[in-house]
Amino acid sequence: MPIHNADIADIFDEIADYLEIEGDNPFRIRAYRNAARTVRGLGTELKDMVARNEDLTELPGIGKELAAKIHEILTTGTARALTRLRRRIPPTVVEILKLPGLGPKRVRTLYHDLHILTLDQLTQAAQQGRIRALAGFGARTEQQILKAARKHAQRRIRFKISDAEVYVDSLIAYLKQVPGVKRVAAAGSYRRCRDTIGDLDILVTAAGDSPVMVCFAAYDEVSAVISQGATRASVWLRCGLQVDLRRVAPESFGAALQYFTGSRAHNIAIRRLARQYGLKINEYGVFTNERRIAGETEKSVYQSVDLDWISPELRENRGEIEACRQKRLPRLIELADIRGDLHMHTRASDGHNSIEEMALAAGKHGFEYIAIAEHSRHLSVAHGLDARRLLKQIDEIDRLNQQLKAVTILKSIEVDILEDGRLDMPDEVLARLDLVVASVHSQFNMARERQTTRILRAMDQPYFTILAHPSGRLINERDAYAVDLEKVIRHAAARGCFLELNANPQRLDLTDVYCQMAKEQGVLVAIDSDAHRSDDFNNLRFGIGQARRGWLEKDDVLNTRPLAELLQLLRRTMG
DNA sequence: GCCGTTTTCGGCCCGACTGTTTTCAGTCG
Repeated sequence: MPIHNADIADIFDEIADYLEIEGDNPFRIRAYRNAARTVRGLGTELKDMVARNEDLTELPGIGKELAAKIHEILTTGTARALTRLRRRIPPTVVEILKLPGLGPKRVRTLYHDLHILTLDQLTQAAQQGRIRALAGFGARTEQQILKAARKHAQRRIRFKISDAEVYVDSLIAYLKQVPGVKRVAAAGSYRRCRDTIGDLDILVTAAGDSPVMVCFAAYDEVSAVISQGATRASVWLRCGLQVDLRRVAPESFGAALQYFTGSRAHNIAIRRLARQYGLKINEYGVFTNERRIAGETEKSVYQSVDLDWISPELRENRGEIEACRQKRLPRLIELADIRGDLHMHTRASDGHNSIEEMALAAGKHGFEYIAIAEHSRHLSVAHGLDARRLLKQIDEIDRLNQQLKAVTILKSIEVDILEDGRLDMPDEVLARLDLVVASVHSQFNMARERQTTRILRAMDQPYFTILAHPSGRLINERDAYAVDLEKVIRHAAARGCFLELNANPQRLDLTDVYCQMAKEQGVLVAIDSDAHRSDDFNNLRFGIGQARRGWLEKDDVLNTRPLAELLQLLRRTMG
């Protein structure tokens, strides 16, 4: 069984969980957590690095010991250290650690004093009132544990960024009209444009007598108040989203925004840097001894450690600090750089508008060109086109291009990649198109090797321009199929074709790390809406967010090119 | 367990809130 980075990271995290319960050295525990984070964020598979004989101790947070453990996991599938720990403490105990409000100390007490091994036993003990008798526990803690256990049973999933946006916008609008409130800003992973949001961090500045904390707790979408103080409050919204509100002084706004935007890894790196300058950075500002020297703006915080302001999307400690130091931060792509959209559907397959309606809507978005890319016959549920219907559509587009002047309609298709890597349309028909978008819509469960080979074969077909939604994931619904995307990207570089970043917020596929890899390999990325109705062009902004997280600049993106240049690039992939 | 122009030992980010405490530990982000 191939071991992926996520598997290794999970093992390190699990070891850290056990060590916490055992009360091990906290810095040793942190070392495992740091390593897990490093491994999870790597763009390259560790097994490939090992195969290439690369030195794993070069990776941040990976020393001799952990490098050896990675080797062990890659060879045996597990770590003896973990097996030993599992023998000492039942794995179900670790599950209890995941409950909010229960940290290692309490879990250990529950385990030792009440012999609680499982969530069920925990719930039972709480119901029987046995927990309140423990030292350091009380009746309220017992109730909270009961609540947390019930909530855990329902298991909340992360919110797609597009879903979170709805709740964020209305909450911010509400907070802005609270008397005395001056500034309101969303921070956290939302501001960093992550594809999904775990919980939401909001910052406010307000006049001294502003009732903002009280009003926040009284917001009518709030289902429960978790905690509430003078400067910090946490609530659950009815939709299941947890929101943390922080109130900060105006002179600390930048420092707080920087702090709560994260990521955690980025902040740790920035603070470590600050220590080298003899400075202390916290959410209130930048301090030398007790004196504040910066913090009103984010820019001032970064300046205090000789850095330029870094875009939130880059703040993942994936090289942005080093790049900033060397004055080679990317000039990130913006929505206005997009000149057209190369993947959309009409009523001919499973879309809701006509070609003309899509073209007119595209004109309103300021696009120079669009490509109509219907499904092919194999995807019968979407009423996919066969050769005859596609040829008819080609004629229709020719006619429309005579009439419409503002937007050029390109002829394309989203052709299915068949099980053996052939495309679901004869070459002589594909040859008549401006570009060919191809994608996998079947056989998601193929083994990784086979799936990868299938896609590489498809890319080698004479007419192949863009690989659409390369991993096939549907956020919160369907995992990505097993595929070696690193290989796919290298193959795209060699073949001279392109990869799509599908901007549909349910897909956001390619993900950030692979966008960055594509850029490094010189593979242009097409940021497309995959619109099924004309409103869907609005989704492009989510794709831009993801592209920015992947360090993409205007020149790294195919559809920022003017039409003439685009056509030249497309022609090279066709025949 | 990692790391190092302060380098092989001794640090490692740090403040707010809660509950159970009478001065603070545990948890969280």
